[in-house]
Amino acid sequence: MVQEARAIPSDAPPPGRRRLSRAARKDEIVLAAAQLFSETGFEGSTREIAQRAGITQPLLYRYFPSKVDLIEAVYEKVYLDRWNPDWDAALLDRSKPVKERFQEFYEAYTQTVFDPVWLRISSFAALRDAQIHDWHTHVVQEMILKPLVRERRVELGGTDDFLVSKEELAAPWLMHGGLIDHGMRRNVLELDVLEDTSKVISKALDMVLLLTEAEQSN
Amino acid sequence: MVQEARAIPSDAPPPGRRRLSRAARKDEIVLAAAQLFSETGFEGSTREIAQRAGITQPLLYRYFPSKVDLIEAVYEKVYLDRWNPDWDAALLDRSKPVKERFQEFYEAYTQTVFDPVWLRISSFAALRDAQIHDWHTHVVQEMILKPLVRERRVELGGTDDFLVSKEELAAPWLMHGGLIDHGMRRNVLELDVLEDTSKVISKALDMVLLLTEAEQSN
DNA sequence: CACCTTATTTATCAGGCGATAATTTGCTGG
DNA sequence: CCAGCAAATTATCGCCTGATAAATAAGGTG
Repeated sequence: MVQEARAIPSDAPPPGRRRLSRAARKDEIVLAAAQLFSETGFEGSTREIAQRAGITQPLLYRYFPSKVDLIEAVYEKVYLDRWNPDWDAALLDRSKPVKERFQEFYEAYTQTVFDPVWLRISSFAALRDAQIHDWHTHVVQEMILKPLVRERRVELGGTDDFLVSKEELAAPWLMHGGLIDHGMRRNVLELDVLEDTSKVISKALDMVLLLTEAEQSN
Repeated sequence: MVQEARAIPSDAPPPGRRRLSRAARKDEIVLAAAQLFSETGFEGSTREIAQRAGITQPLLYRYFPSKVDLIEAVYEKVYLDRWNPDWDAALLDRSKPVKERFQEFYEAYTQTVFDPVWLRISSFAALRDAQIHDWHTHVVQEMILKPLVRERRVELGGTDDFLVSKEELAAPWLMHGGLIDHGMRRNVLELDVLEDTSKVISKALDMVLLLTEAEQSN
């Protein structure tokens, strides 16, 4: 690739020749890195990232002391800020049945998360860094699955002041894992058209809710 | 077990200094590669593979013309030969209820597949090579999930001579994906002890069977 | 308009990578 | 027992990688 007169990158962001603010440049780098890493894994080269960001490779090192630091910035970009704070309250709004609440939640959640970049990067991250996988698992369990168990208990006439056991989490985890896996088949691989996400979410929730109901009848 | 003084690798196979048969050496290389790749992904170096196999790196190229060929050999090793041919018939044995049949199957299947090397390599492979992911998805669907749908239909009084629709596959896919995800949490990450696999399989199957029953009542 | 800060580029390094050629050495058949 | 085939090693290449140091130029401030 011989360098021509000038313009090579020219994208949606100002094809900007030079001199951005520190924050803006940093953002562009992380964005480019996230996209590359989602395609190739974290072995994607700093030169390729720089090219996609429309800068030269050494400039990366003015913003991130090492590639590992850049990877961690990508972790943050991808994992954090994807949780809408309103969701916490919405999951506990007992004016609606559990099914409706979690249906609405999962429709919003999957809209955020069923995105090739998120799905692939979080897979790569989980394989690469057990600590990240551990943390993410914990977050999902505390923020989504335990509320689901408790709210369902209340709906079935129980109380919510008990700890949630591992046994009770098994079915919600199967559902959640199944949904993410569905997202992978749907978006990452663009496989033969599956049915629309709403219906799948509905089935996923029904499976859990039916099981809790059946287990209570024992 | 230890052979002579020279031992450096010293493993189950003869720590053998040199001169193995072509097939034996090839096997050792693929084994070492599979183990390394399961840890690092397919970027693991040929030098590291060679070291683990107790040979020098150029020798690799007497057995595999390129690294890509080695990777494909690892694919085969990991994916193929993990399917027990008896399973096909067992899934169709109508002398047992569907629950019992698929419970037994999934206990055997997960025993094969809930293994860090298999789980991690198949994740890496799916991320790296959409074609492999596609193929594997197709195999699971044809060999496990469609039989499940048909056999359950028969059990509920229907016939098995209809094509299986995508809608009918949604719940089985959720279950299967959830189970694999469970295996990842259990074996790859050695997370806080989850309940034993049999119980999780039982719940997973119950979820699907309850849902099909409930849907029939509509 | 000139100055000075600093974002950005050019040039470069040492190490690791996949791959190849030439050489050595173990084993088996005559 | 030795001849020769093939398994295995040594030596090496060119390329790409992450990272650093020095040179350049953009753009706000006075």
